Amino acid sequence: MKFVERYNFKIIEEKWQEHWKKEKTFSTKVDKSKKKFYCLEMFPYPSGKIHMGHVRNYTIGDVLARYKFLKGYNVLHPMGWDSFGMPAENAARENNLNPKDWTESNILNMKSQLKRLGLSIDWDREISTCSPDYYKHQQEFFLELYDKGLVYRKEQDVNWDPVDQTVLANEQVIDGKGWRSGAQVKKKKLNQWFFNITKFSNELLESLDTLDQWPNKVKIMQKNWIGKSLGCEVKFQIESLKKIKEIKCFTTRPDTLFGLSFLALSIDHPLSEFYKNDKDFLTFKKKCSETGTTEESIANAEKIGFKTDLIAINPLDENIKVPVYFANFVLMDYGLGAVFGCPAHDQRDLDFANKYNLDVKTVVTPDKNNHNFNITNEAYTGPGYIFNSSFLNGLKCPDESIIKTIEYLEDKNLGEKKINFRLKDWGISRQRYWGCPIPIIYDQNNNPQKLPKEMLPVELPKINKLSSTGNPLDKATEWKNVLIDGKKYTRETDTLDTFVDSSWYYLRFCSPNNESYGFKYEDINYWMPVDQYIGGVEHAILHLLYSRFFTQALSHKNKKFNLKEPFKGLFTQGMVCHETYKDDNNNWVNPDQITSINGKKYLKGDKTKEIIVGPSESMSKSKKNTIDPEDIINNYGADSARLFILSDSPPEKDVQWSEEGISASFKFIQKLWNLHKKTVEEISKNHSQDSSDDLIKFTNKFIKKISKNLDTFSYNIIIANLHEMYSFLIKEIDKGYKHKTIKENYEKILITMMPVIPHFSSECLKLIHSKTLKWPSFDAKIITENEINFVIQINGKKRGIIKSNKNISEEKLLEFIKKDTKINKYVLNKQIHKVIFVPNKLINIII
RNA sequence: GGGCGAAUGGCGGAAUUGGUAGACGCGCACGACUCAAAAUCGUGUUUCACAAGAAGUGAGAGUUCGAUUCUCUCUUCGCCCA
Repeated sequence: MKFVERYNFKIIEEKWQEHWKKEKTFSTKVDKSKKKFYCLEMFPYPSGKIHMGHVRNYTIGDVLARYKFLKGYNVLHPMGWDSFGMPAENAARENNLNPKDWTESNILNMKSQLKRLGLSIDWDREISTCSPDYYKHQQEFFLELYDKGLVYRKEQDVNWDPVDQTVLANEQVIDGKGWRSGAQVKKKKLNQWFFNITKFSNELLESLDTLDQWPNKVKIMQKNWIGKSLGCEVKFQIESLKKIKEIKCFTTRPDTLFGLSFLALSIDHPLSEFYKNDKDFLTFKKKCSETGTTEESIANAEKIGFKTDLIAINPLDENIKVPVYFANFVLMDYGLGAVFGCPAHDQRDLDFANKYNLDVKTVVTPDKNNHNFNITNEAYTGPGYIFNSSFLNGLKCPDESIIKTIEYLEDKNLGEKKINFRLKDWGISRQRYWGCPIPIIYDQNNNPQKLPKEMLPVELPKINKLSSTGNPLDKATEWKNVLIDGKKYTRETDTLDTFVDSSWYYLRFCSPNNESYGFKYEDINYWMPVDQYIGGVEHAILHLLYSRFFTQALSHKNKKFNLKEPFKGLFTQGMVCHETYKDDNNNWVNPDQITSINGKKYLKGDKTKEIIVGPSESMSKSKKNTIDPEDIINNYGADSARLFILSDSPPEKDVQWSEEGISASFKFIQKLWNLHKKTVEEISKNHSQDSSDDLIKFTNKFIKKISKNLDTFSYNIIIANLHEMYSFLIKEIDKGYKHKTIKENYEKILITMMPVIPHFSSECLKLIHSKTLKWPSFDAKIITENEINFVIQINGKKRGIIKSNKNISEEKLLEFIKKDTKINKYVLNKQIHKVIFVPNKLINIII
């Protein structure tokens, strides 16, 4: 073999990245004569460096964007930064920096890293949510939604850290304590802003059905999150010395009403007014404030109650009278803040009843004939039949029994059918500095008012040193106090949840530089919806639901924009995993500290210390199993990294990063380079033979396969196709290839490599002086095989293969079988019972 | 506890509407080149068996001429929600 110079990825990748930048290859404009394709990957938080998850996400997106580009679409493929959020604030506090400076330097670094991946991004459309150019429009949207009646203010509990004097997000509360201070977290009521997302509950649920290019599992998750349920409001008459006559409870199980043994109210229920001077009640209320605000912490907390002097009467049987409690497990947000307890058929109710010695009456039995079915420590919530329940006895539960009970209650005016949603309104207030300021001001009586539009944007004040306690905006007195028309106002000091920032960024990408408004209708009506959205499944619920809400809220009563769903297609990619390593002291060890000798792993520099190899887990700093993409790009190049991140697993599943894998991809590119050199040599020989040959047939089959695999996101198979292509072509050439069709076929093959390894492909295409840059088509006629491998089965077992002409008849094939010495021993002298003949595929002989 | 999904060689994974199980890659073995090694190239590689052959897609059943694929039961694992 001749010496082949190695492929120098460093020079070639840099050269092409420079070329794309200079030529503005990927900048896009609205062009109504062309079909558009909007390819969007979830934009990153600028944490400082890109990680392998980004490499995977953006490689998948880039393969698609480049493929559609080559197919002639007008492709919008933008990138930006989700740049508000707590990490910046935390980093600023730790290092005495300004969050803005920290964020901006991170963006610069990550942008250069992304560019080195060779992504086909239109960087002219780059946006950053922490820039006033972006968030001023968000403030305007806030005011617009306010006018549409979709924004309101109410009191809600927050997690309060009494030491840091700050509100904590749920994930900052660990075992009921503040993550930084370690202090016991208290519940505290604060006035906060809300988006009325529940107004769209039904629309958000129903239009899920139109999303046929979304993974089913995401749709199901959203459906469960919205949680539509059929239930009933039941009226209970009350016996009391107080002026209380009736309590309404919401329930999804009215059919268990005969099992009633108590009512439970939320401590925030309006009736708590009657007990506001009751010392015992206040003590109880204080105790309740010690449990967290998440549904999980409420579910896990001990169930406690405060017994009132009220007695409730069962609406179905006035002889059943039960006590009324305030209880810590009832939420004011759900239903009416009041529930009835049926301990036999609800675990929470049972725990509560056992604690306070209340009756447990079973009213549902799994077995129709078993009327001695009893409950002790485990509630029965499964299906069955109603008993012990007067006129409901014998009904099938839950299907018949719920409907029948509701009918009865409505008929007697004792209750009312109600559809209930689990979805709650979206609390958007955050007591943080590094977020979008809310454009609200308060007058001297503390009444909130919209900030006049012409005073937008409300920019964040520059604060060089963030204090360790409290909300910095609260202390920025100069910024906080404003004078309008000679009147004094104070600004809202809460900022918006960063999920608001990411709820409309896909619209901004359509008109990134439009100053007068968040977007131009002309632009969004051309580009939207996003044809393919790609990101992690961890955003399956909140981010996607909020974005869907935002689109619906903006197009609500808006003639200029009529779009219900922002993301036509959704693809959720899997995580990047790596083996975990520990030394003999049980400390995690990073892969770059390890060297491999004879299949065993040792600590670098100390070959006596063997490393214990643990299971492959998703890359995380805490387990020290991360690989830095920058090192990979430096050592192997972007094309190798792209090739490997796609090759080992289907993109929707987890992939395992390995040293062997990336090095195999690197070697493959060197092999392709070797193939390229040989092919160029053949091309230069100007062969004259012109007959249709194996290469033409192969190329057409190959294009068909690779196109299909691109269309179905089978990107791992594409890499396998490329390997097959290499083996075929290198053999053809080593055999002594002599046809003049080599150039046009090789050119087509090179173009198909462009989505995955764009630098390599571009370089090779240039070296063969290729002019066309268009996804190749295949000719179905060329692919058609004249000879078919017929599978011969005897009693369903494969016994051989016969190569034969297409469209051969059953009789003819049977003749062949009888002549074939390898197969005929199974058939000779046997009686054939039946023959199954599948044309051009197989024959199955039953004897 | 509920929902969703998965299970195929030593490993990651392929397999049109049910129709040749194990594509492709890694690893491993042997060979070539080399004083030697690395790199590179070639050959082989599901298991059992010398072979003929047999078994084989988590376990068990069912439908079918034929099941990795469809149905049911079970086991294990993963993800999401609680």
